[in-house]
Amino acid sequence: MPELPEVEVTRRSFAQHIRGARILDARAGLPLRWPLGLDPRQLAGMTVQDVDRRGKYLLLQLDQGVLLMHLGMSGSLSFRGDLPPPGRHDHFDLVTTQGTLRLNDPRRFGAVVWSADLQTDPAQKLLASLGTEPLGDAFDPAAFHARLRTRRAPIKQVLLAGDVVVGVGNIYASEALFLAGIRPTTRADRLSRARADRLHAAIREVLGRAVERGGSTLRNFSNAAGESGHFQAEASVYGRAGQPCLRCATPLRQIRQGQRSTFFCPVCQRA
DNA sequence: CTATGGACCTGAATGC
DNA sequence: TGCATTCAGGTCCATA
Repeated sequence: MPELPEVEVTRRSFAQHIRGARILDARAGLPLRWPLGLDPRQLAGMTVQDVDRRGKYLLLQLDQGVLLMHLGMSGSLSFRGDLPPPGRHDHFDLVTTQGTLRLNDPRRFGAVVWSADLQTDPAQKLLASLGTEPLGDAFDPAAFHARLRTRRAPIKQVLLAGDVVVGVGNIYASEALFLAGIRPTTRADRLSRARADRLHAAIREVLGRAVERGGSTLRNFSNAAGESGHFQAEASVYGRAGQPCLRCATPLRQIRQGQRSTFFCPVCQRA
């Protein structure tokens, strides 16, 4: 479900509602990717000051530390006043004076981690090697190209790795490369400055548009208020193997890169 | 240091 | 119908 646009859309859907809330209680279900780092009950009494995002992490800024949340592959958040009892895949509840934030995550690749201080804690490691924010001012074509020139792996895998630029997941990587006219298997260090520029623009375009549209919905993405997004109808190549390219009608191809599916047009993305 | 494959976990879809 | 296999939007870790 969640690449950067889905995480950002989720953030926007509940940030203003939870801001300023006092935590009344918290409850953890089955283990997630990492331990919470404290007894959930100890969160009671803390205040949620703001909700930020770094890459695909949400950062709930508390008056005592920060709560990092990651949605993994299958996670989603809901925020509402009255909540039914936790279901089979509800693995974290944050009960506040303004509503309850609930993480549902069937595969449990997601995480909720409390850190007293991101500067010094072990949790800092999670954010330490993240790349540039693609929608921010710091995402600069020249610097992007310079970073790509140090990598010999296929460009698709470099995008997914997240240490050059964050937030580009498996769907949007294929979409951005299609938009830029770049073959996903091309070595990152072989991209000219001009082609790196096109990719830079394509990444911003694809992610920015998805945020505006409310996140993708290849399966069932919905924000924390339960509203679903519309990106599915807009995928140009992802999930369309064998179907005609929207630009040239050539049948789209699907390949495997690092055990992930990649989709591209063999004509529009020649190199 | 970089690159690659395996690991984590559940559920849906597909194949025989 | 039943059972096995494959695949799924992420990313850390061990190994080469």
